[in-house]
Amino acid sequence: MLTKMTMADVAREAGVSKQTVSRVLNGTGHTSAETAARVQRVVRDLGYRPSGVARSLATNSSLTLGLIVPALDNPYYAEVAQGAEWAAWEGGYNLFLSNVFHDAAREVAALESLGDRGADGVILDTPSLPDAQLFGLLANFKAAVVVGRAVPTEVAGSITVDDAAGVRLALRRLVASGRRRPAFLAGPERFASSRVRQGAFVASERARGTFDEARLLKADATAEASCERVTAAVQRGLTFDALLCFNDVMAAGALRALRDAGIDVPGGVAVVGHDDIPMAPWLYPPLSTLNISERDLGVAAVRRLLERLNTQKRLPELVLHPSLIIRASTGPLPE
Amino acid sequence: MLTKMTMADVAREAGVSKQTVSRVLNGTGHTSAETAARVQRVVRDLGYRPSGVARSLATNSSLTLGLIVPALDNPYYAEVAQGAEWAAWEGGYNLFLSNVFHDAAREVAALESLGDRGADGVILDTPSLPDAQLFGLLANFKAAVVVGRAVPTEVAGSITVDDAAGVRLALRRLVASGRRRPAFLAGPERFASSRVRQGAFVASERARGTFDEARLLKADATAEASCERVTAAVQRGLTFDALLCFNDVMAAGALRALRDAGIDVPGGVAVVGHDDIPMAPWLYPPLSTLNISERDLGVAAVRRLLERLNTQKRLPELVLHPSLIIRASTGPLPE
DNA sequence: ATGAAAGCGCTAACAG
DNA sequence: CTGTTAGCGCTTTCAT
Repeated sequence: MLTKMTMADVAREAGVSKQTVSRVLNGTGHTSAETAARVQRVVRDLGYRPSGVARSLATNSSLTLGLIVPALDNPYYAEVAQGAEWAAWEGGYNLFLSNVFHDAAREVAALESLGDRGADGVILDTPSLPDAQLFGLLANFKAAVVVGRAVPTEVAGSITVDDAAGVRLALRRLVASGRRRPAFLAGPERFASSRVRQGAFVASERARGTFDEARLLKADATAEASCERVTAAVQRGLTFDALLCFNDVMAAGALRALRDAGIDVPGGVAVVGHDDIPMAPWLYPPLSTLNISERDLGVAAVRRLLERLNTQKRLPELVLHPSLIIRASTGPLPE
Repeated sequence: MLTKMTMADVAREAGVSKQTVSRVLNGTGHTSAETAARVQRVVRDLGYRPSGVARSLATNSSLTLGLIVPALDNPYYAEVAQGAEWAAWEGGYNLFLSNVFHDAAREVAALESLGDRGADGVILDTPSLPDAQLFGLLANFKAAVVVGRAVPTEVAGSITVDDAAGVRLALRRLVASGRRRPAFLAGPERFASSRVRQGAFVASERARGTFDEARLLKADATAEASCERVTAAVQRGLTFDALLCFNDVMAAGALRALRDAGIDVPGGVAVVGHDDIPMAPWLYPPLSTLNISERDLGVAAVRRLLERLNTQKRLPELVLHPSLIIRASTGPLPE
């Protein structure tokens, strides 16, 4: 705090030039073992730390990565963040997180701020910006990776989840266990993944000739809203024997609504969520859910980013496939 | 991406000096309306953005704050982070989050990295470093705020939670509703707050003359471990009619254990958690819990930090008092 | 193996 | 009102 010391101070104290100090600290060039040792000692004694800001300015690199997520209170993104943080640390990079509250303006601000501060690369999870604007902003970084949207490999690496496949997987299982009237609880329209999942649901139902628009529900992506929506549906006499939810949080609300309505899960209705949030096994009944490993996603995103940063390799889009985790909220398969 | 443009480019294009461009961009000093307009236009046309790194080096300030949390997968910290992010944005600062996985080495690394990168201030939630080391690291910032530990006001602002008061509050309610044999499910010893809460529990029980060490349980801070621990306790014949848990995640595991053991909640055992995580109302039965507003905590931390940064004011330690949120997992009060 | 000079992109301190 | 001269703390030439 007191007097911020600089490399010059160290140099003077060690009786060498700044360059020599710099060499020793970075292990570049040759330095006599003796000089090196002396410098090291002075550095330690003085508790000197080089300024990352100055170094960034001089080298145009910062060993810093940014990760932008839409909402940290969603355990899904918290998990992704932890995976990314882990991989960044392993790669010798520092990762700074930025939460943008599903807000496009903040997304822009985060991207700009990260760029201005000299982040070498950025990972943007579930962008809400239109392609053109997004690509422009991404161009400020040496490398970027986008999660949740396919982008040209020239612009950024890209990792997506095959949501449609997940829905089909769940539906297949539900049908196999005898469910004939599945309902879908969608999230807000603005969530691309919700639209995709609903689309897959509708397509599957149409293909089986059992589509009924009445079994398409929609609510805000909160447990409260979902609880209310499902309660209303039940009261209006909607009959369904399975409920596929946009995510686990919504499924939690649905479970409560069904319980309060006296409908047994999975006896009367089988419920499937999405994301396998940490609480999913601890709901009642334990929630079956579609899932990709968020941690792995975070790790993969960072790996791809570092690859783009350090090599010229540009791996093709990575598509993750959800797996279905069976717990008590879906009944057993028939013999 | 291509040619990173500088202020000099803008200056040349606008036919003025760098300094004038700087003035216009920062609104410092006087500039003729005409010149200003021209510069603005060029800036926009060229899509120029000043380098935050260079600016930081020149001004020794970055309008950037850091927030270090021990674990983002804990919804508690995710909430704090959202509050902090919100307040930082309002104050015109950018906030970067760093997750350190409850690891002291990472905590040090995060602090150093944030300092090196020129963050103006830092908020450290639940430090795991010893005071001496912590204070040294904090001295690299213009201002700092520590959450969860009392520190001298010269070193940093400080916000703590009166955990003992929370425990007493819950216990009082439990006793009032007729519970006579409360148990406490503690987290790992290394969590200071767990030690404090257990201490308060023991003190209260001693004061009432009902203390029984057998009703002190301990488990890792996961739902799994808690579920196992409570199951084991029940099987060994431990009798208790209330269970106070270190946090909601542990309570979730406890609820499951009790249910599986055929013990009614709250009929047989009343359960109280801590933190009021978003899922607490959606567990079965909905979980009663002790809580301070994490969002408010995050906001308060940033406010205090900005106050320290921008004024000389050093507000005294802020002590938050948990309130008890009653849901179905604790029974009703008697008439 | 080491040092001196120049410059990264910006702002501060003076001129005028 | 505007331009010039110096740095911010580090790394990169290029000498020596």
